[in-house]
Amino acid sequence: MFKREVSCEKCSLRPICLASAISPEQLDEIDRIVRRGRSIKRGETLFHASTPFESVYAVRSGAIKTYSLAPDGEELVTGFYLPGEILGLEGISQEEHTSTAVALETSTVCEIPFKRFGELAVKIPSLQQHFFSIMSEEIYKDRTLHRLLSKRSADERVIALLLSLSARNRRRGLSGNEFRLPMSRYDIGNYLGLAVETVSRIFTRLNKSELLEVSGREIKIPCLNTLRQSYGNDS
Amino acid sequence: MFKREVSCEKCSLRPICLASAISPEQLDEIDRIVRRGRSIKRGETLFHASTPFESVYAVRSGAIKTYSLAPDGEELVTGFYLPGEILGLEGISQEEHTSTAVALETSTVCEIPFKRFGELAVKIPSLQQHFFSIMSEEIYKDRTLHRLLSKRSADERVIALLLSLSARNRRRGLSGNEFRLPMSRYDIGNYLGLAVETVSRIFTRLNKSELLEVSGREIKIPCLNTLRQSYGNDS
DNA sequence: CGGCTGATTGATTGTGCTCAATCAGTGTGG
DNA sequence: CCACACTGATTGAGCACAATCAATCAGCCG
Repeated sequence: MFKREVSCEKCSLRPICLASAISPEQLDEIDRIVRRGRSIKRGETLFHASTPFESVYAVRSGAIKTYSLAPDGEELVTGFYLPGEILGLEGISQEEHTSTAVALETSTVCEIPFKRFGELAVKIPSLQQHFFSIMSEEIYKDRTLHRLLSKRSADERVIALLLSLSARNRRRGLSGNEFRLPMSRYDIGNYLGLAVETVSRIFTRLNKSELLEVSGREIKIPCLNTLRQSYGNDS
Repeated sequence: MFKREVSCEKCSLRPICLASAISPEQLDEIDRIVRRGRSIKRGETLFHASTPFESVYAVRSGAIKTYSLAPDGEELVTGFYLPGEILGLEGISQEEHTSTAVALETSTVCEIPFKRFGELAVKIPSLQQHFFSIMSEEIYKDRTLHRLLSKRSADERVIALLLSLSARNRRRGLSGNEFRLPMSRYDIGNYLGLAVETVSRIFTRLNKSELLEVSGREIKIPCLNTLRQSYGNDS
């Protein structure tokens, strides 16, 4: 029961993934090093913290979360990764994975062996440049999260996450107004520095307002602009 | 009154800066593209947010802070950069600087024009690899900050910053037990998501305890291990 | 001296956490 | 098939940590 493996060239996610901005003749050089079609069931682990860093991964379908554990075992959800997004970048400098990645739902990923990728990137300057850009983007997003955690109220944090997920859905050609959250309330709270109860209360409050329709993990945003405007004012 | 310009080859910071792990014959290739010895006085700007991204910078002496402004003008201090550290990385993906960098004290920096750097990195694989590593390190540090802001108390945040500054001083061969804070209470609070008053109170409390001797910006840590242990318990 | 900025200290308030109970949904086993 | 257990989500009550508001203080410079 193997999943049909789709080359980068034919992959619908190419425009937003690693292989964007690469000329056709160089595409199959990438295609040769990428290991495709690995499938992970909900709850299964893609890589573990403290194991040797060998590869970064691109999400092909599904959703992945990464988390790290403090010495005392306290969990911190460090990111959610959707199709077309790259994870594992923070392991490069430490030469081992510094977070653990688990599937939030049944997912498939493409593995990019990092040593071979580096060898290819020196041959394809635009690929190197694009990878610099992907890493820079991750840093940039971290700055946004920094602001969210430092300056924004609990309501604003939740709304910002919803808007982010919405935008990322739209980027992949899906609805930005209606989607299903791949992660639990616990994960949301942990990621945003909030207690689960707080997240839950915010969802019920938003549901009572006109801003959002929430039912479990199903989200419906009647008007994106209204929601955007509510961010920064009171809920 | 020009400052003596020191090549990467002869720079005392080389082991911890961009040019570490580069072979001697390749060193002067880097030396040729780096623009050295730019001096910035306290309060002056190195680069502005929303200006075209051209270069990243290495701190040669002094200290730099970066900050970004929300649409409403609210400031967020996003980082402190000490000698040997690279700043400006988060601008690569946006093709413009997304933060503003100002000198906290009189500083000198080395400018690394990024286009030329990329051209060099494809010729020197170990340089490419090292730059991947530097960017990854930045992401990794952002994860640490994420945990700090999400999970740690005000006291722990301040202690963590002090320990970080201490470690970075030691890395450059300076004292990790006695140093001067280059940034104001305001900057510390802003960076750590705390009010100035809270930071001030924590310093006075730490001063009364045996953990720290604080006098204005002068810091003395009698015992690093004791301070490390206090992190995670009560203050 | 007076004015300014940065730091400190005090008093009060409020947001979001903790503790606790309940509920809904799902799967398990007798 | 239903009782039970288990997990995830929700709701409530009370509290605590850090923010806010406000005043004072120290150092510096014109």
